[in-house]
Amino acid sequence: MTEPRWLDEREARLWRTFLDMRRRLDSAIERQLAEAGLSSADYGLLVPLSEAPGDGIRARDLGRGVEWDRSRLSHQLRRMEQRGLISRRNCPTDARGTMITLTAAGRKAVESAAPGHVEIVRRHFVDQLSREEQEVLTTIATRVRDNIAETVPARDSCM
Amino acid sequence: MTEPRWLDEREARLWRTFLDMRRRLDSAIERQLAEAGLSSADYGLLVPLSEAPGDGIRARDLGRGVEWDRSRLSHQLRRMEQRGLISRRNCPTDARGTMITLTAAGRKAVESAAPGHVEIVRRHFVDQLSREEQEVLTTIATRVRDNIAETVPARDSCM
DNA sequence: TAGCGGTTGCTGACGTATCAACATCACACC
DNA sequence: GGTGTGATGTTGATACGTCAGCAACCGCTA
Repeated sequence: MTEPRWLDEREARLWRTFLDMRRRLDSAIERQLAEAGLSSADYGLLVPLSEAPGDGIRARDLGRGVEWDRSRLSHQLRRMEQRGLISRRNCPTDARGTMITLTAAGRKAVESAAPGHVEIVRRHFVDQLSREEQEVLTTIATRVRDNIAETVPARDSCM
Repeated sequence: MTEPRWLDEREARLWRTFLDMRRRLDSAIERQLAEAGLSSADYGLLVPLSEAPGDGIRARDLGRGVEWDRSRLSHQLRRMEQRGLISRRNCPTDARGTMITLTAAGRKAVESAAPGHVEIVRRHFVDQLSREEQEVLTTIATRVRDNIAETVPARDSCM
């Protein structure tokens, strides 16, 4: 085993400011969503649900869309059902499945939260970056993401 | 209230790939730390503790260093104490305080995890970026972080 | 020295994330 | 038709993060 290549000061600063930016972005976003009584997890499900057809969407497909594993999804949906944001019913074509539908309250919640959410994302992120910086960051994020995706197995996939 | 400025396709792609990069980075890092039996939270405390003087560090100062609130810190320290990673004792100069020290097991854990950790950060992040991209990202992250910091109050501060 | 405001740390409650285990069902194959 | 394999969703256990509230304590001052 060779000596690890520790980060030099410049690299450490990159990593630390990156982590810090993330933390503060999360904090600002969660703070805003909390005003609508939602968490990031709620919002992440409500958005695709609000774009689903009227008769809802299968939990399986919802989970694939947001790349959550089944357990996480099931727990979250149970809590959201208890709060009246969504409703579950059996899937008519596959007895294993569960159909998820937005309730009126759920639709109202996501529609009331969305404008403030995009406003935060703009003010604290997108609009803080020049057009060039946006391009660079998209390039970086794509490369980093794809590199990890081909090296590290996804969390929920089995092989 | 004016119509919200939704993200166009290019902006949405930036935001989504950014979120995706973060998720996969987290996943890779947690996966690696788990090999040493540590979580990100553990590691985040073990590192500053390993740099503390021999008689330990006050929980207050540890919390300020990592910018955690007192409750989170207390819960995490309790769990880590139960696992034998750290030990607590009364602060000799201030009866309100608690001194935190790394145990031998704690030191061993962080030292065994650190090389693999920095390796992951390099392979999946730092070394994926050109020198120029690193500069741009540091600039971006600094700006975004500072902008949020002056707009949004920090989580633990009371005013 | 008694009281007051601020600090420090802990706890319980609740929401969330992950893992392992389980029950049920669909489907292909015999 | 029966069987095995994989898909789907749920649950319980455990760990983590946030919030509200508590208790002990410090420094200061009237």
